[in-house]
Amino acid sequence: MSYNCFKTSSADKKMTTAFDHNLWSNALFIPDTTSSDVIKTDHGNQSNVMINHHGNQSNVMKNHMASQVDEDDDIMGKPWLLEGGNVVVESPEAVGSGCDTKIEMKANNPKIAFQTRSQVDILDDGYKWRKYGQKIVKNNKFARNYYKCNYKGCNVKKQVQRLSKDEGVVCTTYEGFHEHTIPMPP
DNA sequence: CGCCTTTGACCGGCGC
DNA sequence: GCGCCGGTCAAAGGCG
Repeated sequence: MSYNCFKTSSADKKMTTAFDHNLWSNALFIPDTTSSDVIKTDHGNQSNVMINHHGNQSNVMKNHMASQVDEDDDIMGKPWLLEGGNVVVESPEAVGSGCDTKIEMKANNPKIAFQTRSQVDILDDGYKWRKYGQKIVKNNKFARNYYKCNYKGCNVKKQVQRLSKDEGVVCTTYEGFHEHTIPMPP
């Protein structure tokens, strides 16, 4: 995979806030950050800022530096891991650069949304998805795609949409949590 | 043949 | 009540 995560400018934050309110109300938005936006977690590790739908910084997201997982080949290369109901996102760009970015979400908010700068719309997050809809939405020249998790009994959905404001950015919104492990590739 | 995507129809919420 | 809009359904078709 080749896409960039967690890079933006402060000007972009205005855009993402409006974007959140208009299109993904109640969604938690994970903005990209510049190096100056990096904050510290309780563990002293660097962390990306997370903004909720009120525009407030949330503390449910924590990053872990590569040193914690560098030696774990099973983790590296897998974009998504599920551990005890917590969603763990791993930045593929960070993997490539040797800096593993894991984001754990422990809030009970069922939706998270994040942007990635990507050439492709469909980002492989490890799960199998079935497309069930596509919609042209207002003020955006790209269609929004709707997917459901293919795992039996799993109700997790996601929406994928490329921004017309910035055609290089794909926004993915996940709704619900997987209560199963990532199906192993054949 | 089974699985998946495509795509128009349908439905519910919301604003006027 | 009506129309717009976003989300979902489901039939049809494609593909391996």
